[in-house]
Amino acid sequence: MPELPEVETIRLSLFTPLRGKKIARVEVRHPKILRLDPKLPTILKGQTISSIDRIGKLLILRFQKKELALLIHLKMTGQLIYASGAKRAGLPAVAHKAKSGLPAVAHKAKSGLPAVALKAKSGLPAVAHRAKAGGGHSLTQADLKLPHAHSRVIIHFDDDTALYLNDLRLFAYMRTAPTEEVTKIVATYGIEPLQPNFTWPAFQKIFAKRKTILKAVLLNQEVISGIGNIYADEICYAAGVLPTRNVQKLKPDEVKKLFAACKKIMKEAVASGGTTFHSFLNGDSRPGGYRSKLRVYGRKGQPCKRCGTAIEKTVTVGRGTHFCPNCQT
DNA sequence: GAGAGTGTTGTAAC
DNA sequence: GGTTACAACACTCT
Repeated sequence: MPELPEVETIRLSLFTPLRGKKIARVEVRHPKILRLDPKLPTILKGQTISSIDRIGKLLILRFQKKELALLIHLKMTGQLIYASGAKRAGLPAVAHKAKSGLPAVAHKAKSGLPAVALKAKSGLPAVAHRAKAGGGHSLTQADLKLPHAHSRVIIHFDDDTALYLNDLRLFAYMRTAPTEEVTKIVATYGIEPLQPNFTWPAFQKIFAKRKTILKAVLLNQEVISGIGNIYADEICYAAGVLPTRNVQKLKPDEVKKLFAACKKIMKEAVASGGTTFHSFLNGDSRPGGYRSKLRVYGRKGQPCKRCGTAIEKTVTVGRGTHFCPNCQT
């Protein structure tokens, strides 16, 4: 699930390779991804990318034609992968990455996630599925053959490289927007933990006027942008506060701990390249390294790393919510 | 084979 | 205006 650290990792990994790239054509393999902008292929053809920005979980590609921007939201299972012709031909692109000392995807699929039966649908690439719950799929070398069954939109560049938008569940979207609209969209996002606008007075103000529970506030993108379900649980754990608490009943020192935890957790996660839980890959096809550092998310029944108490899970605002009943109050 | 679960966001309902 | 509930979706596990 791409949250701020994952989207930022993608942005950083794509920034250099995509800069200056000229779009030759856009291949639409599933029109639903362009539901907000069916004319996108025509608009983008011939455009040259100048930079990549991000607000919260939304990627913003900018072009030499300054009045145009491309918005990409990966929602839950979206991936954005840049690949050269060699990788698209199905050559073992992983091999050279393993040599470089970076976490190879094939290795992760073998050891980190229990991949089970290979499911080979006729005409579709084999995809290994996780043994436990969740809808997402684990990462195998089959996923690296591009395009694959879930490659929905492919932006082809004039140098035989391409940017793949893969999405299992079709929630992701890609659309163009004039820059003045982008400015309005950016303005709807709340303060962001890694940006200068994330100040103590601004944070305090949020908690002074809200009446809902803590987790709902942390997940509200118009209030604080970039935090999703995984990091909301991790932030609450780091601050020692239960995510189910009503924000009006939080003590000043607890709000202060939450403020510090937001910055600390997001900074750590970005430094680790995000979290690969089900399907996240950065723009260079590598998984994130934060999963092993998670303290509560996905650890139901396992001992708390601080006190040994079993981590519990409940449902809050419709989301799975993990916490330590002893360390968090 | 049916139903629950997985989570982001826009929208409708309260 | 603020908050809550749910649909959208694909796929696996129970």
